[in-house]
Amino acid sequence: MTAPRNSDAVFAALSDPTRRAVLQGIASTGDATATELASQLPVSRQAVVKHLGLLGTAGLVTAQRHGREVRYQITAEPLNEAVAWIAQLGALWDERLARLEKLF
Amino acid sequence: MTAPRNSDAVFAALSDPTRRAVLQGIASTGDATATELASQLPVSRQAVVKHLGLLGTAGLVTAQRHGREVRYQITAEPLNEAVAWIAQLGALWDERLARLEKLF
DNA sequence: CCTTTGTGCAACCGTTTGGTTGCAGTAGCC
DNA sequence: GGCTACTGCAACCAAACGGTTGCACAAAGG
Repeated sequence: MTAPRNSDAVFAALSDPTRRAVLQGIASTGDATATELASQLPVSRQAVVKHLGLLGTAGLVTAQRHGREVRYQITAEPLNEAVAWIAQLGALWDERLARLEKLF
Repeated sequence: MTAPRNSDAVFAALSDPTRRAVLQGIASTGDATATELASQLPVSRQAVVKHLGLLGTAGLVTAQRHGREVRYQITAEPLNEAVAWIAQLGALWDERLARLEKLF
């Protein structure tokens, strides 16, 4: 259901170091708010908010409002798409390698 | 040996769709030249060359000169770093999940 | 009620990025 | 030698990106 061709978004989301740090921050705590994450990173809260937005549209993170704060959690599934893409590339490549070796 | 902290470069390299297409192009043929790849993609040869340069510094691709043409091949190992990073994130997350579930 | 604390929105800015075009250089081939 | 085909280098451009600052708004707490 969710999305067919968003491995684009996933790779794009993972491409930024700060964004990966944000993900790790959330993962290590279970959940976190933008302000918490920002205090733990060398960037402003607003920057973190933007990153969280991106991570959200990539489906890697979900927001949940508790009173006046918004806690973010990780959704791991989309990561599978990225890994799947890499695996597929590896498969293609290995197949080629195997075919080459058969010639000798 | 090769590299310790270049998972940054790997993720950056994978973040562009055209670049992933280039990788797939090489993988499916075993090896290819920039001109070949460009003819198969909606961008100019120069654009492909740039991408190949990036992929090269990320260690994902190696060049080999044969006379007047340069053929590119894939080096798959750096991909492991990316997958490892993702796996580590998944591990962190799962650990948290498990710890949470223990509370109930 | 008023202060505090945390979020949301928007404008703005410098740098990077993906891409192009143009031209020079070099290896093959007739 | 001279044409052809492929690579290499450089300048240039528009758009996207990561980040900041400033301010308005909403929920807790005294």
